[in-house]
Amino acid sequence: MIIGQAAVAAGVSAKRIRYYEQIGLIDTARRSGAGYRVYDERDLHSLRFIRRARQLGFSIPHIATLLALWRDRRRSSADVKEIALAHVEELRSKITELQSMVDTLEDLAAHCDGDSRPDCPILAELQGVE
Amino acid sequence: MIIGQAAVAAGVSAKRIRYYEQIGLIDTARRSGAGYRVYDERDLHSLRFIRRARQLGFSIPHIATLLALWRDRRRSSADVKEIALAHVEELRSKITELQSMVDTLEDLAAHCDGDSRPDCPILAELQGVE
DNA sequence: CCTTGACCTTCCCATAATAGGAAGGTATAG
DNA sequence: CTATACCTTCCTATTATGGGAAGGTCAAGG
Repeated sequence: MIIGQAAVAAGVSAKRIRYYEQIGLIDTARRSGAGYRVYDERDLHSLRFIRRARQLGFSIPHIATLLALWRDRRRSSADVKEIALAHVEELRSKITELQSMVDTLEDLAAHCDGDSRPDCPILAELQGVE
Repeated sequence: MIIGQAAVAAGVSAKRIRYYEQIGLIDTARRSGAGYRVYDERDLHSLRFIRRARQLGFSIPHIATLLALWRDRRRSSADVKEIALAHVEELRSKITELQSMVDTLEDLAAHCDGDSRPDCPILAELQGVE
């Protein structure tokens, strides 16, 4: 199985697969006679694992750790849980930040007439009218 | 007032001010005899405007538009409101995305013992056990 | 007057995780 | 044999900065 097929099967782009190899997230693929990268089912499992972890917002360094734990039969689930919960905290703090932006903007927009006149509390706020 | 003072007064780094000038978000500053960038109160107003807009999560292209509207006495508040509400939608969709990650992870973590044994629903999910 | 330190300047590199594209080799179907 | 659909490597761009080097400037103190 060469990279294009692996990409379709794993649900990631060929570009990404090469990138993951380049940064060391996955092992360097062995090559066919023509120099094409060759993949097997095991590789697909890893790629799918990575794809799902990315969908959950894990950074690549975190995924590297998760992959290592996944492959370690003697891992403790506590280690995995700790990473997951730390990540949840990061996500939550990002959400809080975004939510406060939304709250501020909605409040300002609610007081903005939104008509053809220039008066606008949104611009007033940005301007720093306290 | 030279760049370091303007930076302190406006609450942004000198690096950022140079960057904003470089990309055309602010006008090119006039220079002192020694080639130092010189700023006045008007410039500080713009820089503070930009800082506040960034804090509300607006992208630099959006801020360019907002600055133009701010300076246009004949603007309509509807234009400003439209940009703000479009931005709110972007933020909301980002929040939804992050929240769904949190929900999934919390659910998985809740079923993970977090002890010294290897069994872990979090890894099981990433592995694709349905 | 000279030094020192705190500024300033420009220029280049790095970040995170890709996408896009060029130039050139390969495999396969007709 | 050729077309086309792949593959390869390498370089560029994205977003909004931060860091740092090399070198010029300015004000204060000795």
